Amino acid sequence: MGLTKSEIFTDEQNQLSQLLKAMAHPARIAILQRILASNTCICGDLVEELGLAQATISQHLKELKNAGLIQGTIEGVSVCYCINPTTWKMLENKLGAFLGSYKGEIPCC
Amino acid sequence: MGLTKSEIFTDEQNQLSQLLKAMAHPARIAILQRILASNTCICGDLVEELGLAQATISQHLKELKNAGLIQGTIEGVSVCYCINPTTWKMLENKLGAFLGSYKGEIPCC
DNA sequence: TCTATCTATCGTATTATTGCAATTTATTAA
DNA sequence: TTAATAAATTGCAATAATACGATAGATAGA
Repeated sequence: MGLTKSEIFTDEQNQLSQLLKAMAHPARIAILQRILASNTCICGDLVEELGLAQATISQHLKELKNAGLIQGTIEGVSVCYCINPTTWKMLENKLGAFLGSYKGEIPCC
Repeated sequence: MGLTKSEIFTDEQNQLSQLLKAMAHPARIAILQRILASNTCICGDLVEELGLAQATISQHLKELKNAGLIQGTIEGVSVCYCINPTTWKMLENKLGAFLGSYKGEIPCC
């Protein structure tokens, strides 16, 4: 049917997968890296730096914003984006706990 | 178009986004959690425990395997899956570095 | 106000993903 | 060899995601 059955999973599973999905695109990784690299926020520089159309960049930014990973404020005629600290740290913790829970004991296969 | 332009991104960006995409589904999170929880590997138990059809579970397992996150060996009539240590630790490192590179300085917006 | 500039949104074409029934493949036991 | 069980694959329908041109909205400066 093409529709994820969210109702059979826990809130935590749905939340984590949603955050991962928001990051699971090379353009959005690139956008986040760009924001992380420059202490100062950026905006439409992305359109020039990445090789994607303005509409496409705007769409990716919207997804990152909807997921809560970034936030943006209007600054004159352009928009300034930066990391949303709350969601970012929450993801860092949850993902760290998830990935770190593998203790690599005796590989069984 | 509907086709991700992988060629304009770095190998690292493509690799990371691909691993994230493999995890970016609640069923696949649940499968990984299940594997992490039981030291001993599992197999078709997932079909009973998650509320998804056998074909669907098999498909999710295939995606996790293709991404290199898990590995499976035939064990009698069933198949035993477990974490692939190499990819898992690599992801843990890369993702940790990525998420940890946010120093939360002065929020600019 | 008018214009230039930057973003967001809309519409659309193409491709990918999700989920399942049905079938095929592989292995064990009789 | 045959039957039973488990998993993978195939085929299909429905939905989501990707990308972009065109357009609309918002803000600053003339």
